[in-house]
Amino acid sequence: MGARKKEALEQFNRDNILSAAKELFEKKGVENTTMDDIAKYADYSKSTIYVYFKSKDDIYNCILERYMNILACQIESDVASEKDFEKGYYRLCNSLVKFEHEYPQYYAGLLGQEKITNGKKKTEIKLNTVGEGINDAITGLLQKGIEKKVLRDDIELEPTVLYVWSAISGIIQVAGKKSDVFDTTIKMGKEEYLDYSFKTFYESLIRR
Amino acid sequence: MGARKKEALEQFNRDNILSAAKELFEKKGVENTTMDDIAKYADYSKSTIYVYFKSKDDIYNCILERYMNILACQIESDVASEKDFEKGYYRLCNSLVKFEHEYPQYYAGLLGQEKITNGKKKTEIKLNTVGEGINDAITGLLQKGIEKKVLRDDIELEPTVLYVWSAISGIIQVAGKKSDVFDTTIKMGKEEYLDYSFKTFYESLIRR
DNA sequence: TCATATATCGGACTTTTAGTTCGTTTTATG
DNA sequence: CATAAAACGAACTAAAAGTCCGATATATGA
Repeated sequence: MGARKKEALEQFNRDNILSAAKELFEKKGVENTTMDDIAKYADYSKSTIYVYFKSKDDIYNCILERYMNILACQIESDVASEKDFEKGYYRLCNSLVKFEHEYPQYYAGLLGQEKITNGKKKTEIKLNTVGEGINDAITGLLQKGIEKKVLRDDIELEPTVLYVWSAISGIIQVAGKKSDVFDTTIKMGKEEYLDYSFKTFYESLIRR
Repeated sequence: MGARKKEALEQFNRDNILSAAKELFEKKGVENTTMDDIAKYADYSKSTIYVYFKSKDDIYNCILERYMNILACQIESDVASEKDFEKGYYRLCNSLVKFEHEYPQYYAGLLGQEKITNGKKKTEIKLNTVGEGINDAITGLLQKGIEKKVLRDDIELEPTVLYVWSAISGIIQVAGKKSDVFDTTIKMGKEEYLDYSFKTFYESLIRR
């Protein structure tokens, strides 16, 4: 087989396996999906699965990486295209909210929250590259705010990138887990709460 | 055996097992600690372990609950005893930082971040009670800020409790995981970064 | 002291699942 | 058609959670 076709076929197989695994993970949960399940659903023998991936963790990480890419692209395009700092900020927030809403299972992975080793076999998570895309987008956003003198004078670029990222992520994460408090303890819905939080948090950044 | 003594003995055994498990979890990681390990180290037979705890998850959750209690007490006493809002705020932050530093493995559990089910056996996490202690402490803190007119007028108590908790937790969480960026990308150490973040975040709350 | 109940022991057993091995079969292609 | 690579499949190993049950130790009350 020609090297070109061979490679394309390999990629096709990898993708096939990944999307089968993705479906199962989403339907039954990662822990409750066995390698045999994946093999059967993807329609390969288990041996073949192990030709393409070296462990279940490997499969999971590949899926995670893919989602991270989706998010990074989303954020990069959404945020970079916006000239206005305030609008860019809310776009960033909304991209993250949307992502958490669509792929709640993968959201934890974002915060570097994932166990790197799952027991026996370590699998390097090389999400750094993707994380850098997001990092760049936030950096760009903040730079606009600095140029336009929207940000406070004592805001320093580098630490603030991490600060914004981690605070917003934390807010969304907890809101996702505490669905019970909305409309009861907190007399507003989740959406409204998130808007309120982002608006309040915005105040920590801007000149007044 | 008298009911009183019997109960005390049972409690003693439970505690023994828990503290053995805790040591092992901290030394080798939860995933790499087997029930046989725990039994051997705690010096009970495996059958007896299963008399006192119904699963490994159960053991883990009991330990988690204990740590949550420690944190809740710490926060309650630290924060409640402080009259000044600003000082109380920084005490809250520092309690959390200290906790993350001492028990990084259990920090994730705080954010309601923990998988409730670990596969087959579900184990109810009843951390709500503990979480409420923390909740009350933050509520009390914010109320001081409202009374003293330190907080902005448009701050609403209930959503802000969750907002403060989740943002601070997120900041600490990410800082704990991204130790590589400090002193390099971000030209400050972790401590300094955290101070900077808490100070910046404080600005989102107060009247100016 | 003896009888009895209860706690604990210990080790074999079951089950589940990740990951491996290897001989066989299929398939592409020269 | 011959051959090499890819995929199969089924049996296997290993590790760990959790179960069972008969044996043993221990406390207590008559």
